[in-house]
Formats: sequence, structure tokens, C-alpha cells
Amino acid sequence: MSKSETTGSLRNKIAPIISYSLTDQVETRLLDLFKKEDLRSGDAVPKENELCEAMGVSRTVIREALTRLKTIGLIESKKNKGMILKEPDLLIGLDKLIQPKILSEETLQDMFEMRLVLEMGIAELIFARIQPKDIADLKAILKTEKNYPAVFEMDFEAKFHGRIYEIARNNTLMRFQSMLLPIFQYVHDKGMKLKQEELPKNYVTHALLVKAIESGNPEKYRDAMKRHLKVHFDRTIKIRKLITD
Amino acid sequence: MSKSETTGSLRNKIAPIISYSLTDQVETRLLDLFKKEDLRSGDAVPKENELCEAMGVSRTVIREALTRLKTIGLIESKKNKGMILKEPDLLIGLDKLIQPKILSEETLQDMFEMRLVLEMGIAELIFARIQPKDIADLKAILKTEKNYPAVFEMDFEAKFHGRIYEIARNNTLMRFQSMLLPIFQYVHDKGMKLKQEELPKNYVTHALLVKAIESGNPEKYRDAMKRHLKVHFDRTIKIRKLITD
DNA sequence: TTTATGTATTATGTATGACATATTTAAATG
DNA sequence: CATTTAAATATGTCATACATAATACATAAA
Repeated sequence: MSKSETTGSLRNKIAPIISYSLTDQVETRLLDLFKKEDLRSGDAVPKENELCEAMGVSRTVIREALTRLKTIGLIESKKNKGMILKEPDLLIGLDKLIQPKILSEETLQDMFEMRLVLEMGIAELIFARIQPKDIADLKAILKTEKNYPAVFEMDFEAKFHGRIYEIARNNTLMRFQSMLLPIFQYVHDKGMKLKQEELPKNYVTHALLVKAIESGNPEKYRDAMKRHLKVHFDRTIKIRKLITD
Repeated sequence: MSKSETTGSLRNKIAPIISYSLTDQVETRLLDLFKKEDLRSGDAVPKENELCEAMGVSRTVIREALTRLKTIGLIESKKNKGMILKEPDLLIGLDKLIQPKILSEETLQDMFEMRLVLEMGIAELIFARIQPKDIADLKAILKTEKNYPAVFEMDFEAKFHGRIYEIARNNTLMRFQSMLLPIFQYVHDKGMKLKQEELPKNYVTHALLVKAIESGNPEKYRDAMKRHLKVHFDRTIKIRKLITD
């Protein structure tokens, strides 16, 4: 086709025209305003009508831009009262997005690996912040795990590892990992179900992990965790190889 | 005041009434629809007018709900063409939010720690996926670091560690850490500036890290990284103690 | 017949005006 | 002065209209 040839050669000479919608422009102007005025969490945002007049666009556009900022948690609007700037929640919206069905296999893989990475890297924080109650709680959880590890239940996994993250006393990190649970569940259901005979020889159980926490150090704990997660590491590394080849 | 007393004691007995706005309801209905219909990335979303009629609300409300979903990257709308479901970007919006000024000290602390955690936990992926070119690139970066570590430049830090993350070949992880850079920068500028005399005795430089990658294993690398990040670990642990006490 | 141009349709983007509702403020009343 | 009433306020919702650009189709030129 001559058309595609033409555009093909032209593309290097002429840059495509990008048109920012009014809403786009309003959004960036709002962000600029907040930065310029150095507004902090709790400060009031100008009224919609004031913004309309100041920027010379309809309330429709202003509201759409505001809706975006509300969606990312930067603004909170109280009905009939006004809007204030909020301390944004970095993980906002994530729970709506983490649905295995709409995420690509690659992204799922990425997130699954991130969980593995966190699980390994968290050791220093754990040993820096652990308190007696943490270990007591973990032991209590162990007792509820009937027929583990012969029977692998997602519920055990979530409760146990969730409690470990709590030790690190990093709220954002904890919430992040809890959001990753559906992905872990998905990968598990998808064929990772551990039959008893597939458990590695020196498989590290939750009980052994607790022991490593109780009387170990970051290095020992990590070694235990590495073996606890071995099948997952092996699998993700194998899969990624398949994808990139 | 008797009023505040009353609400105080009643709050435990009576749950507050929560009213979901029309937009809220439309949003969840849309998400339900997508899930129910098992829509995937690329599939078409019903037209605005169809949605209006189906749900019996005005286009305004429909559009506001759609705007939310566009904001989190679940939907993409092509002007005058229609809307499609998109593979959502899990990190969307994050770049707008990561501005030290609007984040609380605690969240900044959380994110800073997450970076430390990732840096430690990434070792397994690195050694599973490293290729010759990676090491060559790292060595090339080393040569550009003039007067390091005597002079600490954020730029060095970003380039070097960014390249390390690339080795793991996890796109989401890589983008995530690059978004954390402003926070690292902020914390650094805020008083973490390493004067030469403050460098720990056996400080691990970037060069030593490369060596650990080149002829080591995950454990050795982590040991090196731990010492490389020691001042940061020490500081964040000290600070968190102050906050919680 | 093929190609390029003009045209109608379509769906989102934007504007305008109105009303509902709950909060706050101010006024009025006892 | 305290309490109640009324008014002003700001967001949430509705309805309608038009602008604009992508697509498909029709049409004229080669």
C-alpha cells in the first residue's frame, strides 16, 4: 500500500499532533496549584465554581478533573461542605485492579515475584522489630493449621505470612502483601497445588520458620524462607525463561 | 458537652449509616459486569447511552463512574470511538502521588523501607537471570562515578541500582523502584548526606557489589548489599523506634 | 477497476442551566 | 441569652444540546 509507505516514511519527519483534552489541562493545573501553594493534607481546595471561573471552563470539565484526583485519593469531597486535600493512599485502587482475570500473565508473574522478593528481603526489619507477642501469636497460628503441610490451605498461608509481615511494622508493606494474596491464590489454584509427594526433601514448614525467627538471625531466617518458598522460586524462574525465549 | 458524650458512647452500639452515592453504585455495578461477563483486555465496554438506559441514571453519573475506572487504568476511551477494557497498569497514579510534600512522614518511611527490602530480597532473581551484558553495563557505570564514594551523587545511585533491578527482568518491580527514587532523594537531602568520615569502616562500594554479583552467590551478594545499605537500615530502624515510642 | 476525496453516522467531550440535599451561618423569636 | 427558623452554600444529580473526530460508506477522478 502506498499509504502505509507514505506514513511510514513521514513518521520520521513529522511528529504526530497530541491534543490534551480540557480535562487533562485542568488536572495538571490543579496539581501545579497544589504544589505552588504548598498545600498540605487537610487544606481546603477551591470551590468548583471558583475553579470554573478562574480557568474559564465549564463545571463539567472541572468536576471530571476533580473526580480523577479523588480517585487517586488526593482529594476528598464532603457533600455540601467542600473539598480538602488528603494524604493520598499509595495503594488506592490496587484492590480493584488485582483480579487475575484481567491482568496479563506477565504482570501476574511480576507481582508473584515481588511477593517472593519481599518475603526474603523483610528479614532485617523483622529481627529489628520483633516483640514477644509476635512469636506467641505465630505459635498460636501454628496450632490452628490442621494437617499441615500434608494439606495445603490458602487460609493458613495467608494468616501465617500476614502475621509475619505485621512484625515488620510497616503498614504500607503489610497492606501491599495482603493485596497480593489473590494473585498467590490464583497461581496456586492454577496448578501449583502441592501434593504431599511433591514436597521437597528438606521442606521448611511454618513451624520451622517460627523457630528460625525465635532463635535465629536474618541470615538463618532467610535461608529457611528460601527453602520454604523453593518450589515457587523454581517455578517462576522456569516460567520466565519460557516467556523470554 | 452532652452531645459529644452521647455520640462517643453510642458509637460502639450503633453503626453509622453509610450512603453510597449513585456514582459509587454504578462503579461497583460496572466492575461486577466486567467480572460476570468475563471481559478481557481489549474487549469493548458498552456505550455510555446504553449504560444510562440499562441502569436508569443520568449520563453524568455514568461518566463519573467511568472516569474513575479510566483513572485507575482499567478502561481506555478513544475519542468518538468507544471504550475498551485495558490491561491495567498497577503502578498508575503512583507517580502523581509520590511527592514527598504531600505524603506523611510515616508513609515516606514505609516506602523507604520497602526499597531496602526489595534491594535485599531481589538477590535470588538476579542470580537466576543475570547475563554477561549486565555485568559489562554495570562496570561501565562504575567508570562514570567520579569521586565515588567520597562524593555521593544521587545520580550515581539511581543509575547503578536501577541497572541492578534490570537484571531481575521484572518490569513492574523495576518501574516501582524507579518511582521510589524521589523518596530516596528526599530522605537523602533531608540529612542523610554521607560525609566521607561517616562512611562505615567496611563500607561496600558499588564496585564491591559488582564483584559480589560477578563471582558470588545470593547470600554473598546480600551480605554485601546489607553493608552497602547499613547506614540506611540503621537510620530507619532508629527513626521508627522514635515514632512508635 | 482502483484510488482519492467528500459525506453521514456515531460516541465521546464539553457547555449550560436547573434542582436536590445537607451543612453552616445568620437572623428571628421567645 | 438560648433556641428555633430561615437563608446561603457547595456538592451531587439530571436533562439537553452541540462540538469533534473516527469510521464506514458513497462518489468522482484516474
